[in-house]
Amino acid sequence: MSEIDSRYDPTALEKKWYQIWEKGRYFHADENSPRKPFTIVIPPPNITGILHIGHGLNNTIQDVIIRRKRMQGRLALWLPGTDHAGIATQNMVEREILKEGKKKEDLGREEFLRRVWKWREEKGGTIIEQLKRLGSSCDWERIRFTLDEGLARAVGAVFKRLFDEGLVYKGSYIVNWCPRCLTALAEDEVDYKELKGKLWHIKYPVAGEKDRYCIVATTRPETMLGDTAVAVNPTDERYRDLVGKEAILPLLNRPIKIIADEFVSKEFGTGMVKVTPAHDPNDYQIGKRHKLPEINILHKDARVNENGGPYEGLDRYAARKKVVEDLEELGLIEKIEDYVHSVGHCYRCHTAIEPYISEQWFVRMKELAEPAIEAVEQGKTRFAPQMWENTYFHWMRNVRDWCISRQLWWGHRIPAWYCDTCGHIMVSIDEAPQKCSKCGSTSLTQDPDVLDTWFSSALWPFSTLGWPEKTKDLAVFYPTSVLVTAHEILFFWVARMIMMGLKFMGDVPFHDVYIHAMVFDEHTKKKMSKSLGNVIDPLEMIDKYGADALRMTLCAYAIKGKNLYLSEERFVGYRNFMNKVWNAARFVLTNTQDLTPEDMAQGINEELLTLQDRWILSSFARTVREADAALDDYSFDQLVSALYHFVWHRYCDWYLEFCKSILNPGNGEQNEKNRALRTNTQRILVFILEGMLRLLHPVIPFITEELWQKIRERYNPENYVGNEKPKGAGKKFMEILSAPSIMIASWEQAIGEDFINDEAEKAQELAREVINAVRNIRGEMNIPPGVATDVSIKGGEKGNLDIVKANRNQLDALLNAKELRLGEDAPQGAFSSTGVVQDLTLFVVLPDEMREEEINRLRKELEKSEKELSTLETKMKNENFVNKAPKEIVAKTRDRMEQAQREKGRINEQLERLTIKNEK
RNA sequence: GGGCGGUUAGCUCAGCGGGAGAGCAUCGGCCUUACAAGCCGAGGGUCACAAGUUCAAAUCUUGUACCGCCCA
Repeated sequence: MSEIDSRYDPTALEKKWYQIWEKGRYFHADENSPRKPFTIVIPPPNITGILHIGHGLNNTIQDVIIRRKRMQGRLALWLPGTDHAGIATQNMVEREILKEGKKKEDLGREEFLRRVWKWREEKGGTIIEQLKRLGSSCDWERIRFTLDEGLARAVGAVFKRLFDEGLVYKGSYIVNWCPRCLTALAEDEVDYKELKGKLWHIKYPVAGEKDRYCIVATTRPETMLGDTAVAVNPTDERYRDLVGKEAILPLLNRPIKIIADEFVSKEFGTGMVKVTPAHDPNDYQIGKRHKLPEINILHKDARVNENGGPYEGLDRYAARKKVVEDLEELGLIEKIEDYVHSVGHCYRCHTAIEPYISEQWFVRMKELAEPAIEAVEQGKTRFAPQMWENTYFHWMRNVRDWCISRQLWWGHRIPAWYCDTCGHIMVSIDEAPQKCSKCGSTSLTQDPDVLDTWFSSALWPFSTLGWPEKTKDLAVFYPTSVLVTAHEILFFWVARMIMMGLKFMGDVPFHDVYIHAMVFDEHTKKKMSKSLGNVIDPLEMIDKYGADALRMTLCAYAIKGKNLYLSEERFVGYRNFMNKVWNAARFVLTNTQDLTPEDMAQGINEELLTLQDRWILSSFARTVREADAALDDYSFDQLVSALYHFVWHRYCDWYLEFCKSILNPGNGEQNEKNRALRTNTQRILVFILEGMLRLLHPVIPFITEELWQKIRERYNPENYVGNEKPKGAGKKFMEILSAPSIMIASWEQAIGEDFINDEAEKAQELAREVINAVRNIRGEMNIPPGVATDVSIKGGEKGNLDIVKANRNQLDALLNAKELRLGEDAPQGAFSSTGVVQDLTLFVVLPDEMREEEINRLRKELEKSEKELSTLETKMKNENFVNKAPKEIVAKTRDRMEQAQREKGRINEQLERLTIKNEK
């Protein structure tokens, strides 16, 4: 076997293994396989996107889940793809052609779209390459794109059926309008920013009442040009007499109604608000309730239109300035305050959005939402963590119709044609209609708009599997098993997929939804964003620390809360962990070079097991159980914590350290029994290393594959030349290693649950406490590790001394004692420091001048012990506790109390001895 | 305004009725031939506050304060 470097260097290995995996088609799920399917569809990243840390988290989790299921023998499909991201992509290309001094209109729709596709071919695959660097085991042979031909057919079919059933309609509505992109935006495409602005208090004269005014406050004075009412709260005594009267809108001198509406807050400003139904979403609702006229005062590019009278042609901000000036001149500005308010901006071009009434296409949601609510109520789809169900229900029960049209070119074109003669609307998906089905006119025009990108994403779980065709994929892989996403798109995506899945497939699109946290910056407590410059670039982390370290860090911090705080320092710890794993494997492999496949095939010789062996085997089996439980519960933080703790603090810190004495017995006897013991220990080292690698593999796939292959190189069943049939753990071990890659090796362990051994764990716990107590004394007394000391251990009413005696080898290996006496007092005349473990007293012989320090140390110990004892005694004196608490608890408490009493007694004894001698 | 969460060690978080935990950071000692990306040891907390339920509360209930997110 080749030499192994003492440091783990991930870069070359990651590249090598990913290529081998892809070439071996290990990612591919064969729909003709008889195995039980397990499916995840990827939340398709945006083709304009680059991998950010949120993607890193999201895809790591999916990969962990899918890799484990694959190892468990399921037909595991992780279906990848990308999203065409209407506005984002269109803007990207618009910016590109702007460099050539052109606008998209100069190119024309067809040519522009050609450019977008070209851009997509050239640059739209970046994020896919980045997902591969992360180690994602997606079935790339099935990759889909929300705008590809198959998905377009699905989108068309859905639109047509919803239209035919009256669930898609065209109507006028107030939408978020980007005056630069000239399109409606969905709620989630609007970024709200806190901005410093002004609050202008304007006086509207009351009609027919001299010197009486309605004082209204607004942050957008220019919108007054579209005011059609003034409103007060119906319970507001101050203005009761005004309701029903009219105010005169200044500048335009238009009479407007004074109305009462509950929406108005009595506390805001003067308690009177201006109502602009065409330019404010709340006012729009008020307007509907009171049947107010809607006066649109803006062109699509936010210049004032003909309804703005003298302000026509001015941009909204110029109009604002002019309106304020004119009002001031008329003495109608009561006051101007500084005001911080939240202003919506286009998430792509950052222009302030304008609420705007326009003709749009909508999906009627209520009817679709009802079954989707029911499905979650009945547990057909479950959310983890469950608290998200509340959020889901709350939104779904108050759902509003969904505006699906976008005034863009890049996207699924709405398959609707208008008759130029009679205005009749026809929807056709196969080909353009030739004539109007109502009046027969042949003059038809297709709707220029495209559909919201989310409309196509809502179909993702079935459109990617071939719907509307009845494909084998669809039959095998739908419904999918779990969807992994962040809560920010719970409504925009998850809820809509559930609705569409139920509507078109008659079943939920996924059984589980795992909602993970969103990544925030640990130092600024802010969401990571480029503009704040606080992003952690996952690719940079991969370059610096390796993909495995990145993945494990993300899993470790993948708590189920809403925010996940992360900083670069976090990655270092897991990079170190990789090195630990690497070196543990290096140690085991170099110390087992004489261990043959035939040795391994024999399995474990139970008769030769030491306490440490039984303990590490038990501990491993328990860790497997914990890891499985954590994975089943989507508790990736607990998964990592269990694995980390086992590998580092049990296998490495204790077991490997202990094994050194058996592997290299030094001057010890080289007899047959020692050789057999050594072989058995070597086997256990390898069994656990191998099992541990598979257990770690879903989280850290690269390093585990590299190391596993080194084991396989040596113990591949093909190398087995023995005559005896492999047995026990050895048999399983051989079977496991028959897989060509750890990726598709069995999840099942050679060291199974039958190795769990409470007694061994308890005994090891005692041994560990004894060793810790001695180390503690040596540490506290500053005895350099190189200096060996005499150690004596005595006591043991409960047979604890017997346990210690039986495991003398461990103490020899780990205590660095010059002489270890068991069952004896410290040598007469020598000064020694004392430790107490349960009913055992430990003596560590020390130079006499440390007497003072020892007294102080013991006093501290005594104080601790007394404190503990008093708490326990109080408890036991409480009759209510003794009578009412469960028997086991009372017994346990009594045990602990007695133990504390013994400990206290022993410490006292030693203290007295020392102080008396001191006084002499 | 409505809803949902949170408040535990310096930081990030587990624990969710019976002994206050982890990782990182801090301090002390070690180049002990797997690993200094390491080893050994130590310090650090009225579990936000108040009341209640209970033999027993970080854990359950109610209220208060502060923080966050979503919806209006």
